[in-house]
Amino acid sequence: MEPVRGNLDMLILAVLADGPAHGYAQIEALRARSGGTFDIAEGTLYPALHKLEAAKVVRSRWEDVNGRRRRVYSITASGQRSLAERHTRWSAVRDAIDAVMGGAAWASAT
Amino acid sequence: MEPVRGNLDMLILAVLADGPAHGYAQIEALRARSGGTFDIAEGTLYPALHKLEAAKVVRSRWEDVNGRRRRVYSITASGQRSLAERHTRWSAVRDAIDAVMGGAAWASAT
DNA sequence: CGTTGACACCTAGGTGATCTAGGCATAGGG
DNA sequence: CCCTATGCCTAGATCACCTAGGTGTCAACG
Repeated sequence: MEPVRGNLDMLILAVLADGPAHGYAQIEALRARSGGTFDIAEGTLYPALHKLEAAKVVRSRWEDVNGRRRRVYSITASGQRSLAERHTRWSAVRDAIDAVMGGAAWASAT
Repeated sequence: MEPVRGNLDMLILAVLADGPAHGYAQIEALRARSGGTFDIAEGTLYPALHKLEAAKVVRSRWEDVNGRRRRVYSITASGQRSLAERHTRWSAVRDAIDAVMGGAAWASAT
């Protein structure tokens, strides 16, 4: 329900760091892990996955389950490194935002 | 140096919640409060301020200081409410992202 | 007096990320 | 047979932000 604000790639990589998954499963994993906060549209996820694959941070293979085909993605070694970097940057941004917000007088109005 | 990822409006409102300020001062305040993480370009800030003023969450008046004109912005009552809402939403997104990231096995690699 | 740097405001146009709104295909239940 | 869930996909719009310029004042320097 909430937009991911530029963190989608990192979130996908984080899910895949726990094991390979296909698109639908990733959407469900993100919904579950975020406590329902993130509900990624398919039209958002798939282009992101294609971009990540082009960047070689994820890899995909086709699977056949009961005649239904699935594209299963897994994270690469460089994807692991990319994830660590993105997490570091996210932490910095998060802390900086909290620092700006924390300094505000308005909070006392609560 | 880091992009604000959809939180610029909230950050501006947080700065103004501590008192009126003109554009340049807001940029400096954001740089200082974020420990140098955020260095907003003028071309980013001014359009944002105009949008916030159109939405009536901030108000502006012109000031003259030694022949130099400044546009000083202050937060409105509805801006205060908007800030509180944005902060609530930010907290939810931040916590959801941290929840997704925290569940990942990769973190142990550190 | 000309120029440079700090201050201070502004806009147009581009880019990148995400969302909207569709389409395609299979399997299973009613 | 149709509808729903599963599953993948793309084109185009939208929004936020950045780039790259522009204007003008004042003070200091040569």
